[in-house]
Amino acid sequence: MQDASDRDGAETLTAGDGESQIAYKLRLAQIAAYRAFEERVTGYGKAPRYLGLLMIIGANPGSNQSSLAEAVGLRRSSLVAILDQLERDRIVRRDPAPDDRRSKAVRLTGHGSRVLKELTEEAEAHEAALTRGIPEADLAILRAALDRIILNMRALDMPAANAAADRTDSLSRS
Amino acid sequence: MQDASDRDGAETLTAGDGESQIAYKLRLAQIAAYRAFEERVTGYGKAPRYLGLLMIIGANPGSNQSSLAEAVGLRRSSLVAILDQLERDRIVRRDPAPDDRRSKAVRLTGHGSRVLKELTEEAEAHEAALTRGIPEADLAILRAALDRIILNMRALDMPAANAAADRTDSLSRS
DNA sequence: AGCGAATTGTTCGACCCCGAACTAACATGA
DNA sequence: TCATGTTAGTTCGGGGTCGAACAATTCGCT
Repeated sequence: MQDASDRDGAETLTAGDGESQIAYKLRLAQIAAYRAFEERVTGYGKAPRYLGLLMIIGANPGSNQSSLAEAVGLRRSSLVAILDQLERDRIVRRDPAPDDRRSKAVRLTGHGSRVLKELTEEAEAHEAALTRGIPEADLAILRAALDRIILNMRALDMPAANAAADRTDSLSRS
Repeated sequence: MQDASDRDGAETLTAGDGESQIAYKLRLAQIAAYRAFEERVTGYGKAPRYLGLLMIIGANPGSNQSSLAEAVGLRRSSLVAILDQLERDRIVRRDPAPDDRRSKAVRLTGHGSRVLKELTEEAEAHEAALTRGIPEADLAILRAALDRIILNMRALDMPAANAAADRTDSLSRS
């Protein structure tokens, strides 16, 4: 390998042995996709950044914050400021939970539901740009593979679930 | 949809309409994989977090910081503190570039090369855990799809490259 | 040769996420 | 009942990335 400073400096660098690593591609793809979406949709405050959270809240109204945090892959503590902002923007409400005075039932407001609908349309356009040129059959494989990766990584955090991961593709937790 | 606070609180939440979104799966998979790797390998300081960078430096010795930043998907300014730490840990050197007094030629030290080799082995084990249960044929499709996604997203940042992205799967830049 | 534009590395302030610690409330068991 | 442990939400400090600005240097054009 010749020294990079000898070559034409305007080229893309070779990625080294890690270029075929899926973990590495995963990282690059996610960062690029995340940025592109935020550049695409403006004028909604910080809702686009937390679209995944809003979708989960919309699909599971009344969930508590701990469940939401786990569902979106964040820590409980990180969710606090996020919900503070979404609440300030009247997108989300924190009601007292009926059965447990510690927890709060998180729901979309009417305005939040409208914002979610509009952002979902943007996300679909983004998804189309993301997957442009990839055949539908490959997309199905991609989805399944990503699901399996998520499952594999979560199994490392909770060793008790390893046996289940060995056996089956089931998404249920013991 | 019944209220979540009525149901058994110990279940995994449904992901809503976005559950099939590749952008969303991508995000969850990347975050989980990133965390799992950092938990796996300890005792190397902050080198594991920047393994991708080290691999690129190893494969392209003497590159300047701007090229490295673009290659790993970071900003020039973010790379400064990272290289400061890696230099402090004697993993990386910043030599003056021979042909341009503005830029610096980044290289691995001898110690850095050894660390890279050991971390690469850890990364291979991580990759195996990551892809466990996914057939090799699907992994090939996964790799190709991720490459295409990265290409698609970078095309959005540099509209001049759109024509090329429309035409072909070539990785070359105009 | 010379002047404006672009590039390189850097610093700085803002923002976001994490982990640890804390309080309030629930759960369990002697 | 009451002590112990666990869980929900929160606060706070640390660290990482970004964007904007800046000095030094190089490029491009005349």
